Amino acid sequence: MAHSFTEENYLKHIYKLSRKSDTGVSTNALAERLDTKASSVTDMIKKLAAKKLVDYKKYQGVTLSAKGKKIAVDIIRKHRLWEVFLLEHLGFGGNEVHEVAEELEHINSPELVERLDKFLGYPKYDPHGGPIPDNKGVFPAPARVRLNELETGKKTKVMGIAEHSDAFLLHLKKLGLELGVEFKLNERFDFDYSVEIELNGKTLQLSHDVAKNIFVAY
Amino acid sequence: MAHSFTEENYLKHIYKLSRKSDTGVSTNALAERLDTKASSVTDMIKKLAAKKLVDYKKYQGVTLSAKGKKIAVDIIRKHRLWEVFLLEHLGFGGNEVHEVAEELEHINSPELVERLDKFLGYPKYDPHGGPIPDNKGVFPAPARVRLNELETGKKTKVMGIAEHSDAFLLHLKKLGLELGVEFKLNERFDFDYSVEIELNGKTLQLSHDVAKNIFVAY
DNA sequence: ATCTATTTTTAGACACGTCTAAATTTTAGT
DNA sequence: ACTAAAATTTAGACGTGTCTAAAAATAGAT
Repeated sequence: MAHSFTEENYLKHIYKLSRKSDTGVSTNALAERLDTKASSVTDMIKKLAAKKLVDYKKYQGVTLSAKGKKIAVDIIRKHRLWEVFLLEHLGFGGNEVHEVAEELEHINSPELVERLDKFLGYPKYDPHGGPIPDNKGVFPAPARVRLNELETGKKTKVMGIAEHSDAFLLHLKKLGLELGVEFKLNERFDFDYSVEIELNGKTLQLSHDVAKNIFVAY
Repeated sequence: MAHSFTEENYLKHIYKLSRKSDTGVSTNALAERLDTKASSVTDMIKKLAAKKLVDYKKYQGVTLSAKGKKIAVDIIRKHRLWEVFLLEHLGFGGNEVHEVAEELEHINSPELVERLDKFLGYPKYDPHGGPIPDNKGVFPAPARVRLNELETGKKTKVMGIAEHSDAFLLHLKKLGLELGVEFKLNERFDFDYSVEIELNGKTLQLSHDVAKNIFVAY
């Protein structure tokens, strides 16, 4: 029931990579993500396969087994819960959080996770907009959408962001579009897909690039 | 600057054992604490000595170097801060906390520790009464004493406990002597060193055994 | 269909932390 | 001081996770 940090990291990254590609995850892709060598990845995958955490056929890439997926999803749950804690309760800034959560996600105590979840108020999304699976591994139904896809005329709220560069974060801060802020979507302009919103009485124009990287409630 | 969990555990336990013995820590004592074999301890100590974290001469036991002590004290700081968090904010019960803190103490992020310390209100003692060193490694001056050593007639407050068995914890709970509770020390009886206290209008008798395991403010 | 470039796997090695079994040193008893 | 018992260290080995260098398999271009 206890897995090493390394194993958990492999499973997590296999999970994330397989989300984007729908085919088996390639040795090289995994090696790059894990900042290691392809040969090391092959070795490790064989060990994970022996433990039935992944399905693996030589040269065919790797996929998570049901068991492996459960572990990966649990790591993601823990990562995102810790991010909520770090950002909302310890006052960390947007980007410093990641590497700390990267360590905390491997703390092995179901009791701790449940209590933390409760302490945080059972959040459904982390501050970056990432959905937080429950303790059964079920992801929340997305009650959110990218701002460029929202129906015009609606009042809404910033639920998360899809782009985490410092520049973008700073831009949002300047606009006053921080996490949890409420506003109204007035209009979408078809010629450039930019949008107009109303926030605290002020009217703002947002480019398509900005709008599509903001998650909002619907 | 980054040390393995194992190294940190060795340093922590060498620190704790050397507190009690004032001589070098013996290989066997360390092996028992770390639930490992004496030969493994010898191997590890040689590695720690090579890194200048401990002073070691064959058959002479081991002592922490200044460098090693700094690390050990920092681990203790982190352990106790996390215990405060787990008990006061996550609602953990007295004894479940230890093994979780045992993991959390190895999370490596000075930023996290500082923010956690602030979040907790810069506590000086953990809920068991253990003093929490500051970020320079300095322990707080003990503004507390065992109840059997307190001057009679004084009003005081439960600051911590020195004995962590379930039985003792339960007993204290029944008496209403939980952490932070205020009361007055009426008298100490010389023939058996028991004490009488006044708590919420009620008068209670505590045996010497109980009194000496309660830390109180003075 | 073949040849080349890329990807992946194997072989052999190494650092970390551990173990068992045997050898050595220290300690205590007489 | 001598010797038996206890503590400690050495020697050799193993599992985990990594590496380099070389071999094998796949994919792509012609």
